[in-house]
Amino acid sequence: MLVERRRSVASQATAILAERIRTQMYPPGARLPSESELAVEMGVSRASIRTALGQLATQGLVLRKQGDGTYVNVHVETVPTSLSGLWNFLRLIEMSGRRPSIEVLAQTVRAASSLEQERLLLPPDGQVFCLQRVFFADDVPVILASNALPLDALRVPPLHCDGHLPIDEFIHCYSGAQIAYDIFDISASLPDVAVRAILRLNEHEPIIALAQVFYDRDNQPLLCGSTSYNDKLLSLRLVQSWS
Amino acid sequence: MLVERRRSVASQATAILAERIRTQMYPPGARLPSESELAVEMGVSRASIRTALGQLATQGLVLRKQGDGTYVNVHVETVPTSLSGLWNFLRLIEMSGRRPSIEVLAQTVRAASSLEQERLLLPPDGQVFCLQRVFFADDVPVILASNALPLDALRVPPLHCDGHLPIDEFIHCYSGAQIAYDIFDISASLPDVAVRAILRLNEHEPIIALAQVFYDRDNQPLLCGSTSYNDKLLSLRLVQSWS
DNA sequence: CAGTGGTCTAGACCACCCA
DNA sequence: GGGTGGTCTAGACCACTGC
Repeated sequence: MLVERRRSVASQATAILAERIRTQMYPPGARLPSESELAVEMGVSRASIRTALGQLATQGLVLRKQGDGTYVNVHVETVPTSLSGLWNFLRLIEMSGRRPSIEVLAQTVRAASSLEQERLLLPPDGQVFCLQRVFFADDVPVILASNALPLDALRVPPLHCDGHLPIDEFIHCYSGAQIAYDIFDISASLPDVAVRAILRLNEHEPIIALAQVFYDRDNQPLLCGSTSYNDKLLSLRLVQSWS
Repeated sequence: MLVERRRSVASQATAILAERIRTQMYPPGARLPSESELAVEMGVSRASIRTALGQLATQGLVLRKQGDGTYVNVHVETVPTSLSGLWNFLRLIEMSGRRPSIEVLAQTVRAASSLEQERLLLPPDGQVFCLQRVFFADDVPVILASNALPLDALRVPPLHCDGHLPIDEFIHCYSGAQIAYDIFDISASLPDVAVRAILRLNEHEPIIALAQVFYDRDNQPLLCGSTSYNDKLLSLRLVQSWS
């Protein structure tokens, strides 16, 4: 392995192994080379390989069996997502086998709603930059996402970044901050008439509503959002690995 | 630290540190001792302490800042759950500050439905042991869970285990198997009249439906289930940590 | 029995933060 | 500069699996 600077050896090994699984150099169900062999092949320590395999196991791509070996999960092709990929809606749509696209409905600066004030810890006169987008799968609307950033956290003028970035890069682009964690509620809701129109839903058709807040390492809220997710058209399927 | 056999040093350290956070020996927002100090105090290597802190960080209990220190997440008291705690409904209810209880509605052996046949890879005449339970929070029904195990996977006669065990121990008790991973769909649904009666819901009141399958290390399905989750009474709040 | 993954250690160096 | 977490190594031993 040609070791680059700037990226850890372990994460480079993760990327290489994930690529080999994706291209079916290691097909579903296959046993990977042993940790020692991979370590020698890539010219790194076994600990680094173990870190990489651990990440792949967390994502559900491989299964490790003590005394036996490490195997590619046979369900890798049925496109569940791990929790860490939840917020990348474009990739989610792409993985479902459809063509993703985005339409930006609105980019506005406005007074924060009381809910946003509470979630972003803003004063009563606080302002937010609000971005409202629709995600399409093969030109059918499947997700409506509405995000609000505190206006005084912006380091670039609003409207400068495009809306195609995943949430972590989006936040980093606008405010220079990094996400440490997020907290979100999942609920079932009957959308109001405006949302129904955008997502082309019938009355009494329930959808998933996600309400999320992203925080930085100092527990400061960076962004809050509300997402309407049409689970009938884009299944919300997660994979979870057990220790 | 008195090192026991049978449990890894790292997981014991995790338990000790989690307990210190729970009892507020390390209160919300506080900085933990450095990794080296903890290693010396517990008489283990720094690597083991790092493994433990990594687990706590994944669960969202602590935040680690390079060049600074490790801090207790100020949101530990607002009871979000990490994905790994999702299936422990009793604990979920307990963490919300209410008294959890369980009622077993039915324990039956019956022919597998076509959906169960598909999900459990059973032949057309396959049979399942089915357990249907309701979870209460302060005597109010909040979750209806229906689980099916392949009958021929049972190593003990049906009805021998009680229904209070978390899912992994439940499966282990009945079939001796261990969960390697699970795949589940989250959807919004309008429950039918039977579910509405059990969860005391009005018509047109949507709830979260979870459809899950648990697998072992050989990709064999161990158990499948359908869960109706009243998110209006028990919020489904997850915490996710980033890298 | 040989080989695998699981655990643990001791030590080194780096990047980063703050005083 | 001194201390912190982040990364990486080399080596050791254990627990488990399959033959």
